[in-house]
Amino acid sequence: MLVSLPEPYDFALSTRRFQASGPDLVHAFHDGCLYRFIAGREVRFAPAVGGVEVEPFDDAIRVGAEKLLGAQFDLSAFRAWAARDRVLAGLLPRLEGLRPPLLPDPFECLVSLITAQQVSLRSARAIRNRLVARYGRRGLRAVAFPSRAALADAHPEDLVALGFSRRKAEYVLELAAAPLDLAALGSSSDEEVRATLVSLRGLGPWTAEWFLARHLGRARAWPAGDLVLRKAAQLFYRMEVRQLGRRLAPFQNLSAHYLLAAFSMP
DNA sequence: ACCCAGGCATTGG
DNA sequence: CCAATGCATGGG
Repeated sequence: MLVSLPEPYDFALSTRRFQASGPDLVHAFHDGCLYRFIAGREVRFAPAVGGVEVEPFDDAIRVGAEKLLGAQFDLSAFRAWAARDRVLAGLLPRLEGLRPPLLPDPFECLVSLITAQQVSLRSARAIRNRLVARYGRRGLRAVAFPSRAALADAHPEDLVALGFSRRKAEYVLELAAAPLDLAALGSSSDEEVRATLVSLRGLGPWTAEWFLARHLGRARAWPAGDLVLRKAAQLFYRMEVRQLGRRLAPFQNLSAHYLLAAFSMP
């Protein structure tokens, strides 16, 4: 089934993130296609004319696939707005067709963010891959990120053995066991989502903001605490990151993705 | 053997 | 209330 995406759309550019810090067991690439689990099934994403061919396909997969492809973003509105910003206008030609991908699974998103706190993305990726290899379900090409239930019987020491700090191991297992409906956060306001997440141990402002940006795709999400975003703000705008965030309203999220993509461009 | 890397909770003043 | 500290791995 074809998921239609307006032109311009560059599949390789948009999915580059998943390969940036080394191989990712959750996102497998083969013959120009991306494979990952959605709603319990391994799905193939093949770039096609007018969008992306998604197989297999059903209603549950449609929701996750559209998330993964960032279909909810209104890129033409963003481009029209960004054309009036000197800096973004200069960066856009190199990033033509970039449609930032979202992570369709909230638990996966949060755990991935916990692994990425403070350490380099390469370290984070290595540790996360070990978690996935140990507790995930293996498919033909990709591995499903472990469900909360799959971690129910794990002990902190088990995760420490995979390279987690003792603290992070506790955060992940506490989150897995928390009496909290992560899917329900989708119908909460940005501020409610922040308050809920930050009330859990191990989830701070940076994590909550990236969750808003990378899972919920909220337009105004702006991870001001992010080390690389701070560097990008300074490099491209000579501005402090929070001040820049106010200037980039109401497109903070897309702006952040584009600035980071430009910052880490070859 | 260092030092830094897309934070956070805890502790001590 | 703010500053200092520990955390564990991968790469330079």
